[in-house]
Amino acid sequence: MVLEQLESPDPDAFVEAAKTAFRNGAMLTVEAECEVEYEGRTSGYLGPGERILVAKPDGTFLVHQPTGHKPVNWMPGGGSVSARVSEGEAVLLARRSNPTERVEARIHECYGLTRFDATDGATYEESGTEAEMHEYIAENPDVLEEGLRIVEHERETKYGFIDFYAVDGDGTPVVVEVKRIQATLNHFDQLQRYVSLYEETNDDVRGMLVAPSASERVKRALRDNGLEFVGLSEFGLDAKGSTEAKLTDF
Amino acid sequence: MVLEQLESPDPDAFVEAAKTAFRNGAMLTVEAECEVEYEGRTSGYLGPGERILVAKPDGTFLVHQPTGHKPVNWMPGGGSVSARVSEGEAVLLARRSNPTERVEARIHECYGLTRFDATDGATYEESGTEAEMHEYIAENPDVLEEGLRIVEHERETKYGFIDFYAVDGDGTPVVVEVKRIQATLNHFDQLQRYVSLYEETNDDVRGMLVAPSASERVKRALRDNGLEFVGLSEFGLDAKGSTEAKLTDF
DNA sequence: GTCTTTATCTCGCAT
DNA sequence: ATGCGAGGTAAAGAC
Repeated sequence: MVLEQLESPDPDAFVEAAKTAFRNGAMLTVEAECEVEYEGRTSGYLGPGERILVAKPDGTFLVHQPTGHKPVNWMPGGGSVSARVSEGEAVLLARRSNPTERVEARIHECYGLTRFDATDGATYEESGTEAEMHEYIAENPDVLEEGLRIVEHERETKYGFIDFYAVDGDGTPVVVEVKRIQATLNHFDQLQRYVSLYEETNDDVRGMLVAPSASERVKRALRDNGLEFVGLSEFGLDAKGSTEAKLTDF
Repeated sequence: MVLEQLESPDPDAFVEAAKTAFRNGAMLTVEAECEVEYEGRTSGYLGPGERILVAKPDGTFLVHQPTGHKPVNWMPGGGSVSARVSEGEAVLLARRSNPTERVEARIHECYGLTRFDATDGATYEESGTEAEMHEYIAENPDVLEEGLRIVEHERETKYGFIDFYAVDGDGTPVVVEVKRIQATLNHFDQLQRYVSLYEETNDDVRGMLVAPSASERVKRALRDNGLEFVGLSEFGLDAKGSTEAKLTDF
């Protein structure tokens, strides 16, 4: 770990500190009054204002205004960030190719700069994801319907991937689409796409959208198209087999 | 503008500076070795490592590792961030309701802290967006097809919004879905949903997906379902009327 | 590389 | 508030 803080560096000091950060693979944080230009998939301009700029060793570049979760301008990792003095001002430039794009921050006044050579080997561990919901269903297909048997998980078709391909107690094939969050019209669309495909070759196919909830419009769309909704909101893997799944078939 | 930098503050100094930042509506940036816990829509844990933490006056909270565009943990604005000392360590806690969730960063060692009372009245101005593509098409419907006439823009239906409702030279209705980026299967789905709806009441309806490009799978899906693809990659408003649109109908 | 899908998506806009 | 769709979506996984 190395940390260096500068207060109100002049453009030359700014660029020197920034270059040191890039050379050493350190993270750079800047508090400044600046203008920002973006040129790439679209183009845009952000007028003068006070912001925080962050540059990471992988080429990530972020411009954060005082509010909002998302950076107002950014560059994903994969490219590179450079610093220079231009017309008496410090300038940070982030670039990448594929797609070719650039973000340039022209720094009118820098209030603070921090160089932080950070080491972080930890990876984030998460639970409650859609992947876990899939596992839970694969191991407890009865929570969707008594007698349902999973035939295949993540089956590829010519129109995309089906979450589960199953067969019900009567031997009728069932296409299952699973969502961790409230179902939207786009999720209905996906299921409808897969079911239409199977209907080309198979007379009897059921389509099942599994999600914790769905808006009325989505439920109507499902109903109108002969598809089913199954409410499944709990899928704790720790309660394997004992969990009472909420079933709201209609 | 007010800026204060602290180097290696102890937990008490950390909390005092953080509280000053929250009270004054300032942005807070911290370089530290910490652990992070998230509890909310999912739950997760990030083990010890060196990161940058950012807290904004609107309740936004970000945890940035040395790589990657996205924060490894975060809280969107709308809630609040607080600081306290717990078991001899500084702790930052971001909370919100609807949905109820919390991110807690337990700071084992703080290397640097910056309080930045920033003023930023600028808003980002962007061009090349889908809205501009819509304007361009509304003013130049011929780039989609000779003789096409736009009847309605953003028409609401019981299954969602149609980008354009138009009529071709023969008087046949055309449902048009416009995408600024390469068309995906979900975009095909959307168009298919709208067209199916119109087919309930109308025998002859055409469906047209307008985008700069589309994968073969998407083109096949369109073809198999009697829908059309129109390639439109340039839509500069400055070249009104003179632009040669690339047409790749099939 | 390209394609497909998820996401603690966020955000804006409309009802 | 909820619902719906866009996004410079980014990131992951498969091929």
